[in-house]
This record gives sequence, structure tokens and C-alpha cells, in this order.
Amino acid sequence: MSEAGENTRKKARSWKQDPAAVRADILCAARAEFAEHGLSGARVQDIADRIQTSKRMIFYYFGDKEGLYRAVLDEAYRSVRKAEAALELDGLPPEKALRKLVEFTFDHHRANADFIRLVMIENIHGARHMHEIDSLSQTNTAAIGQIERICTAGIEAGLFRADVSPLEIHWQISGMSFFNVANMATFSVNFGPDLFTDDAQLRLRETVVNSILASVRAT
Amino acid sequence: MSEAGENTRKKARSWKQDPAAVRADILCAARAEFAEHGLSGARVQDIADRIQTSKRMIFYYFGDKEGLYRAVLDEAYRSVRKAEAALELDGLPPEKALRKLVEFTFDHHRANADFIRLVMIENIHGARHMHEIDSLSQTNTAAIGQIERICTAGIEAGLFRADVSPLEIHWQISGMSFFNVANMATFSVNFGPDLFTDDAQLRLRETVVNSILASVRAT
DNA sequence: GCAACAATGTACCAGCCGGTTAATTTGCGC
DNA sequence: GCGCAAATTAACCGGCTGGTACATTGTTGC
Repeated sequence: MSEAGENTRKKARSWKQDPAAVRADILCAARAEFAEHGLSGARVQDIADRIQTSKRMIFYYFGDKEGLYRAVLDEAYRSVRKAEAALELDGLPPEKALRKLVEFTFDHHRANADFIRLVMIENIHGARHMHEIDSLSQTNTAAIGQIERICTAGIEAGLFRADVSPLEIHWQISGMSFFNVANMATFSVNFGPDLFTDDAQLRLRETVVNSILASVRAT
Repeated sequence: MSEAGENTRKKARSWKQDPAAVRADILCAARAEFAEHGLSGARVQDIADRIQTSKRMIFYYFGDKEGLYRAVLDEAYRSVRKAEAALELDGLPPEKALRKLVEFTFDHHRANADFIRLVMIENIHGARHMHEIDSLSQTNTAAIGQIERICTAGIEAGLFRADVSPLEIHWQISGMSFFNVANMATFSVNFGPDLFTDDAQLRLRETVVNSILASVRAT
């Protein structure tokens, strides 16, 4: 995911001219730069330097810095949603399905630190830029739909409490999975890095699964 | 907490000259500015403008922008720790104590959005600046001590599982309480603002309490 | 092969912003 | 009051940074 399209062009054919690849390269470099330094911290020149292109091209394709940032954010959300949609839970029994969803989310967040950082940055900006990206609203609620189906199945089977809230469950899963990646740096400084070794993370993931399952189970 | 020392000086006595108050005012204004715009996004001039002082004073007292940022971060952690330490749980039965701790943390994070934002920002910078603040390491582990005592009491009473991990419990509590504030903006855009009304937050807090309690309880 | 247009390279600018220099004022010890 | 250091002001600077003007080169349709 992160190295895709890094240098797909450059004298690929005779000499140059490959707009689509340039655009893609810029997006990729920009995602890395924004994720690393934030919106105001990112330097357009540095983005250009990451691939072999000029600042000029960036403004040519994306208008201005914020336009580029918006494009990066849009593309990032789009790709994450695609990965989430690939999960197939509908056949599984409720507890298995919920467990799989939690494990997937936990792992997926860990594997996509760039995306997490972009969301952190966007939150610092009060999600101001997301409002101008329309493609989000519809598709994001699909994540809730997944949990809703699990919940109704679980309730019907008498396994889950009748008053579970799919939105709250999603919030819990996201919250811990997100925090795990987003706050690793400060948490490590404050409490040591023990929780972030590979096997500690495996145990932690299991803790998350258990606490979610325990809280939805019928008494 | 946020308006303290806003304008404690200014012609308070005869005309001016009140170094301690100026320093405090700068710190206060800087905290707001950094929390709002991040380290690179914050403008030293804007910090000076928030109170009636000049950029020069800021460099006079704090050396440079990063020095000021470090001072803000230090002071913020210090004040939060003080509030945490005021909690008295040692008399309570284990479940009551844990519940109270969760409720306190959840509310406290909500009430201190500035601090949350500073931590988010510091995480974006890989906690680079926290390393240079020594006062943290010792006192932060006190938070774990609190949970440790609750856990041993709970285990001895046969109420808690024998393998509960205080550090993991702290991670869970922090994770959800932090996420709740830190990601409110993007979460609202993606899933609507329903979860962030006052009474929804009350229910959400109860969900957090229940899921933590459920996951530590002996089977 | 030649317009016409899309894509790219080069050089440049204006304003902002962190940081400084130097002069002025205030408070304090005596 | 006087001297001296601390506190404060005012003006300034250099370079970085987002953004642009213009020339140039490749591409495509005919």
C-alpha cells in the first residue's frame, strides 16, 4: 500500500509525459509528507523532492496545498473503506463475526499508521477539510451496517443483550484500535514500550476482543 | 483552568513590570494557540497578540518556539497529574473504585480538550519533545499504581480474574476516553453527532464502565 | 508536418515568520 | 536620587515557502 506507484514512470517510455503516473506519485508522496508533518508542517518542495518532479506540477494538478491535502485525505479514506468492505462476516455466528471484526480492525489500524496519522491531523483541524469531501458520508455508514447485522443475529439467538448499540460498539472498537496506534509514542514515554511488542500486542488485541464480547453478552 | 491568569497583570499596580504574571500569561496563551493550531501551525505573533505583549517577550522568557512548546507541554501534564492525584479510591471496594476511576477519566478528558489536543500534537511529533521533559516519568506511573491496588484487592476478594493486567486496564480506559475527545470531529462527520450529546455521552460512559468491569470480572 | 493543446522546466516573487539588535523604561539596592 | 540590572518596546532582517509567469517541450488530431 505505501510503496505502490512510487516511481512508476520516469523515462518509462521514450522520455517523459505520463500525467496519470505523475498525479499518482504526487498523491503518494504527499500522503507520506502530510502524515509525517501535518498540514502546516508539510513542505510542498519536500513533496516534490520525494519523487522527481517540481513544485510546479503539484500546483498544476491540485491547485494549492489544501487541494492536495484534500485529495490525499479522500484517497486515503477511499482505500481504507475498500479494505474494510472486503471483510466477509455474514456467514459467521455472531460472536465469531464480532471477534473477527475486532481483530481485523485492530490489525488494520496497526498496518496503516499513515492513515491514522492523517485522521489525527484532520481532527486537529476540526475535520474542516472532510466536509468538502462528499464521497464519505454514504459509504462510511456501511461499517455500522455490518455491526447491525451481527447484533440483530446475536440478539435473535439470545446471545447478545437486547439493548446493544451498534454505533457504540463501533466506537469502542475504533477507539481502542485507533488509540493503540495514534498514541503509541506518548504512551511509550509515559509507561514504557512493553505494550507494543508483537506478542504484547497480540495479548492486547485479545483483551479488546474479550472486553467487547463481554459487554455485549446477555447476562 | 483555561482562563486562569488570563490577564492577571496589566496596569495592575502603577503601570507595568510583573515578570511572573507575564510568563504565566504567555504560557496560557501559548497553550491555547498550540492546542488550536499545532506546533508548526501556531504563530508566535498570534500568541503575543492574545495577551498584550510582544513577540520579544516570548523569546526573552522561553528562548525559542520549541522552548515555549516544551514549557506548555510540561505545565499541561503537571496540572493534569495533580487533578488525577486528587482522586481518592483506596477506601472503596474494587468494582466501585474501578467504576469511579473510569468515570473520572472519561469526564476529565472531556473537560480538558486542550490537554488532549496537546497530546495528539505531541504524538504527531513522535513524542520527540517529551523526552526532554524529565518530570514526567516518575509521576505518570503513579496512575498504574492506583489500578494495581484495585486489582490486587479485586483478585484477593475473588471478584477479578487473576490474570488482569493493570497496564492494559489503564490503556483501555485511556484509549476510549481519549478517542472520545480526540476524534470527535471526524467521528461526527462520518457517523453523525448523535453520540456526542450530553445524555448520549452519559450512556457511552456507562458502556465503557460496563465493558471494563465485564472484562475484569472472574467468570 | 503543423497547429493547438497538454505537460513540464526555470526562474522568480511577495509576504510571512521566527528570531535579533539596540535603545528605552522600570524597579531596586544603597 | 543614583546606578545598574531586569523588563519591555520598537524596528528590523534574512530566509523560507506558497504560489506564479513564462518559456519550452512533448503529444495528438488532421
